[in-house]
Amino acid sequence: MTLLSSYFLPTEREPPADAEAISHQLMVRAGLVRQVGSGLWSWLPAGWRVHQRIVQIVREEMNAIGGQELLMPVLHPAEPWRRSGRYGIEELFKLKDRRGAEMVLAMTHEEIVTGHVGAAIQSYRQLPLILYHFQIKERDEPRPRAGVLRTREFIMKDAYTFDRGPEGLDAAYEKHVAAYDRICDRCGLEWYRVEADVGMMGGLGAHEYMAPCAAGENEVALAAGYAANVEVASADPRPVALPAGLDSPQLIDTPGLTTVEQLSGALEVPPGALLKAFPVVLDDESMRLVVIRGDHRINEIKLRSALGGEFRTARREEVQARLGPPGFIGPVGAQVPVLLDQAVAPGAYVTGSGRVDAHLRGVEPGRDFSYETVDVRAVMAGDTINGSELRIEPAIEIGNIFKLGTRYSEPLGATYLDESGNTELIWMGSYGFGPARAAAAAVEQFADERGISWPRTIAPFDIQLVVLGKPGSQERELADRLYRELQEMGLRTLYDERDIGPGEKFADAELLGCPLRVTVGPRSLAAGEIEVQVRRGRRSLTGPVAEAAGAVAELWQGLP
RNA sequence: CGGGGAGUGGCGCAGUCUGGUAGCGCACCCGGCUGGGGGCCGGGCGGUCGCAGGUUCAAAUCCUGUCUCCCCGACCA
Repeated sequence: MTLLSSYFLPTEREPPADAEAISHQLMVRAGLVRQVGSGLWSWLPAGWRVHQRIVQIVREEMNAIGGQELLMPVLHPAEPWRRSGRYGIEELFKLKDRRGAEMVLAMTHEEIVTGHVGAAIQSYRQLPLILYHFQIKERDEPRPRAGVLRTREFIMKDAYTFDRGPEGLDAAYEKHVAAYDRICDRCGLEWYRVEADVGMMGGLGAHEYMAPCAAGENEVALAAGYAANVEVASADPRPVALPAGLDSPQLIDTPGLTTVEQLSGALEVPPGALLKAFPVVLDDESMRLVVIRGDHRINEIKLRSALGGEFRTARREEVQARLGPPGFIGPVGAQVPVLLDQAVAPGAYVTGSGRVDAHLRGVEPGRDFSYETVDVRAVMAGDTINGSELRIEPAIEIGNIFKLGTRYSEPLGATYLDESGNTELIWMGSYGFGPARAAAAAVEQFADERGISWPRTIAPFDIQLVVLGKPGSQERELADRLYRELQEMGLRTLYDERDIGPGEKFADAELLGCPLRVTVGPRSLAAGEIEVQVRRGRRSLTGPVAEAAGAVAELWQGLP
């Protein structure tokens, strides 16, 4: 029995003052979640139903590809984390037990699951394996935000695959691609599978599942047949009209002009006809000069992978000592290796000269300086890929899949014996999915000015049955009967039989966002009809009372 | 970590500058009316003003310290 009069669904007329994101506002207002602390949230009954429905979809699809569900603890000894080299991560919560033993609160479970598999697996005959669980993750986020979108504690489905080698890993990865595609579809979300950064730990390949929405913290670059996180995206630049070439670079006076805007204005050339030079210093203190088009920006993640490691921007005195006055440096005559972005087409450019208050024009890469080509610029809207224009959208990362290779099996010693009796490392993959983020993404994507509009597959209830009429009235009698019939047909029904005004009931129903609202009131009763509102689009329908339950069930089946 | 803002009843807020013992709307409780879009009338309950210390005859208000939360950025393997 789910009677709204006794259901813990504390709705609010106004959003919390500090809520910005739509999903944050609506999930609180609709009574789905409540905040406990920064980045810490309780799921109230209706919200938890949504979460559980998403979990069940994920579980079914994981089982369908041969996944085996288990459960590992949140609290770990520090030791395996030291062995894997992850103990130093700042986001990792660390604590001590009463005996002073160092412990961690897990942010994922590679160390533990690899330990179990390494201990239990001896032979190639025991591989491959897919293990997964739903478990709380703890992360000491520098900045939790936007309600349930970025929290310090959250439930994640994390799966781990164990294979004999790279081919096995590829196959396991492909299974997860298929499973994740189905999960996102079944959750009723708009989503993209995008190429992703493999991150600091290296890795052999990664994709992220992104749900586009305004509150998203990530940006995805999209074109026909292309989808990538902007962190790794690559595209053809908009061409730029370059001035005619010169026989050799010509020095020009540019007193006090140090920015692209100033130069471009003063010289009457487009910003893209300039080259910007960024001096960076690598871990070994050696310097590189990164050169990109004047209208472009550096993508630090792409630059990091191009450099093959960490870097920092050069300090003023380093620039002064090795390249010339800051604001006027350029690649011509530079005494450090030049990395030229691939978006710089052949032609004559304006660059720094290495002298105060002067630039060079007519500079041609190759002729006037030598370089190594790199791809380090941030893509921008209007770039193209195979002629198709690129657009950039904000999105929430709801899942990620990652080829780990031997990143964990090696330090943790997870090996097996192959057919020839040789000891080999197990090849692993890891695959995360966040039900809370999927729920928030659904709220973001389908909400309207009245509230939430859940996809049918993850709504807290299928039907919100609203009765308008006092206890004991005919309307009540009919609604009571309809409630039983809907339940008998397997429809999850929330029955609003509270003794309050119709406006409040309708407002609450539209706020909570179940796919269908069925109304029984004196008006419809007199006409021998019941009234149904489809939440998505707020379309209203009526039908005869007699076959109401069956008709509603059929209507529900056809909803998104 | 840098910048900005906020803690006053369940929620949203005023009061703080200029010190005088806390108020509004909604919600909640009781009674009545109403009954298809958060309705109306009457009567009520509820707050050590984040916490600690200080100044003062007197502190939500002034001073010091501290905790918490939010937003932007950095960060988020």
